[in-house]
Amino acid sequence: MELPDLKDDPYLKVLRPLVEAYLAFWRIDTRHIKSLRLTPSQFDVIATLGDTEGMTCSELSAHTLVTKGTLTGVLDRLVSKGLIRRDAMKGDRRCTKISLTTKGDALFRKTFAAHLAFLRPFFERALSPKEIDQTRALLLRLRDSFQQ
Amino acid sequence: MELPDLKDDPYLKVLRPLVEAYLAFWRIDTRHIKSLRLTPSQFDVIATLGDTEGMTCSELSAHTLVTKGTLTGVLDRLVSKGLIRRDAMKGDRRCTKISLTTKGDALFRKTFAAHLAFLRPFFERALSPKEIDQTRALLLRLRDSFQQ
DNA sequence: TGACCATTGTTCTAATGCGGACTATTCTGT
DNA sequence: ACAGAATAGTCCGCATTAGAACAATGGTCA
Repeated sequence: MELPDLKDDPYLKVLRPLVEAYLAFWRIDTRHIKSLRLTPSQFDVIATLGDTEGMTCSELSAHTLVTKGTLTGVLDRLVSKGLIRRDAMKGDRRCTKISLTTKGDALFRKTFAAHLAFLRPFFERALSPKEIDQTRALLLRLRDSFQQ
Repeated sequence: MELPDLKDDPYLKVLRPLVEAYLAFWRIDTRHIKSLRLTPSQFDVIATLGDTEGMTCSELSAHTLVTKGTLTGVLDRLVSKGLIRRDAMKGDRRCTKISLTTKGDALFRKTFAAHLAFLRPFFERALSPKEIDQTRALLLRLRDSFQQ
């Protein structure tokens, strides 16, 4: 992403910090996920599927950051790892029901909470509880503006 | 990226807004860049190279979000579009000097300011000048925590 | 019922993206 | 000077990524 240095502009000077904060987070997040032998997309799918009865590809795509077209390949690799299962959906032969296998569920239970516990200190170190609330509110306003 | 909903946890509840705010920004940013017939990486390189005498691949990689290995391909495509040039570096035969061609510089001048002007209102609409400063400070603290 | 439209999952293409291996070159310490 | 370490750019394998096109299926309305 382009990172013009625009200290002058009172509005754009939050652009760089937004990108840098997200990327710093992303790198830590991804590094930890890779230590689990998963890619970020694969972890995303596992985490989304956890504690559910399964969902269709469309639902999965909507609840994760994985595009419909990309999802096919991600699911292929998760099936070959034995972590998820594709079943026919009764009532609508267009749909496929994606759900965790026993092995996938075990992985979810083992890694999901651990991953969050891993991330927690990074936030805790940076911000006080009051600042967390502030940051959350400000970020949501930014998000809404860009989603207008 | 996984987006666990953790309203309970006082610290992690900023995770989702951070990801969502960045992604909302990213989608708008990317959409506008694509209307210029460039990919985000290509725009990143052009914007970084603008108003400079050129730089080596390593420097480019450090100043952009493009990895060294990826850069080769990105530069190849920019060369074939006639936007950049690869020249031998005198003094160190390992290095290559990457710089904008006349055509590349023209594109930079035409699109860079326009792109920033396009993004500006999204920030301006969301936050007051005082809030911009707050957000910037909070985001930088988060960034530093994750970079530690 | 039947034409028409929407949805579902897959496939395809172009371009990243990362990490590691590799060659060529330069630097460093002795 | 010379072996070894470090650096520069390229190339490769694997996995995305967006978006468009596609066939199969389901829903709608005259």
